Amino acid sequence: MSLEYAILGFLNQHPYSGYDLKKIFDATVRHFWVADQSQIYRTLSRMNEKDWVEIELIPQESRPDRKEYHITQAGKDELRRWLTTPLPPEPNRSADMIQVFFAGQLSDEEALLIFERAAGQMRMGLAQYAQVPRNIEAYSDYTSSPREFYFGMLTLDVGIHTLQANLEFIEGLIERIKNGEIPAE
Amino acid sequence: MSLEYAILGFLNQHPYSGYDLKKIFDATVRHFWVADQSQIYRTLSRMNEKDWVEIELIPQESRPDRKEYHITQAGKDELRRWLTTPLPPEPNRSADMIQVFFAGQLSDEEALLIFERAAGQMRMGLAQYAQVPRNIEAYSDYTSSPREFYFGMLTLDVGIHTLQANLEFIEGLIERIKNGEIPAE
DNA sequence: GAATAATATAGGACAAGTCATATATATGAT
DNA sequence: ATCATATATATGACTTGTCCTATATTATTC
Repeated sequence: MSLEYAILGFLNQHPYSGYDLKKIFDATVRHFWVADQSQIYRTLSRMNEKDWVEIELIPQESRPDRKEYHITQAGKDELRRWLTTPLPPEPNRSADMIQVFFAGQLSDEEALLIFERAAGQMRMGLAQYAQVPRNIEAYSDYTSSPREFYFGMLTLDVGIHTLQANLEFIEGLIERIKNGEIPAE
Repeated sequence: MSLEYAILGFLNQHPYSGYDLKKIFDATVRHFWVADQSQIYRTLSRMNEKDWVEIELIPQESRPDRKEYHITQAGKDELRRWLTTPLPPEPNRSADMIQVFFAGQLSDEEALLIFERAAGQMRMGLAQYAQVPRNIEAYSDYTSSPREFYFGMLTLDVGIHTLQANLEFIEGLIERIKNGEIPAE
């Protein structure tokens, strides 16, 4: 379960509540990991059972008590072990590619629409990437050192780089369809 | 459920059994969609309940009877509708990027190991891509026209293109680490 | 002769993740 | 005055997908 390790990574910088973590995930890593609120809470309590974290209960008036999760030594060891262990190659799953694969069952005009929409979504994606650094910075003052910040930024660079490569590819394809370079049947 | 539409895409070319489909998926689209055998069977029976497919039972001696699934008109309509409908942007999920994001918590040497391993996996991925066309061709004589073959090949091109872009990025990063260009803390 | 692969379908148990909702209060906006 | 938003945690129901196993026979390989 990668989510556990992402959480450990953040808790290794600073103790947080589930509520904090949800905001941090959204602000810093949502370009490669979207974490559901209820799943964060469930995962935290599982991690507590495994003694990777300890709960510090912070009573509050007029609000539910905060549960601050602190990483334990066992948690630190686990994180370190995971970070230095190769991941099994992740099988890709892309519904977009299913549409591409069967786009030959459509007319050139219909296929063009698909790809122009895809290109549009990619351009929107690039625009969204441009907003992430700001968010990371908003948290970076207490979540990470310059070194950690550097690697955080890398994930953005990879994402942008990949998207850009894909976009160029799709743009080339759109040209080829417009020029009638695709087999008619 | 994208799997349903991938199956419809194949059944729109030719009737197949669940067993056939598993082999076809592995040979043609596993670079962007890995389909589990038991899930294919369960999905097929769900599709039958929705009347997107019809079962032709082909009795066999010495082997379990074949259930050949034929696409219905309703199935064809559904497929066409789905192919021409924009997909909601898929949230990415990359455990690899989690490792990158927190690689700053490791030493340069440990981080280097991670990225060199990643580069190795990418080179293996590129080598595997080189094998897919052969498989697609093995099925293409009865599964697809030149036009459909063309779009099938596109999914390969996209995959190779993307992997190559990532690999170059990682190779650049490895150089930067080796040159000590990363903040020490 | 024995083990394995191929043909063919299917179910149980489980893991991971999503969606909606419940609870409780305070503050700021319209 | 009402509505939305922020703070904070948690559960039920569900979907998608994985892993393992069962069943049954034939053909091939060691």
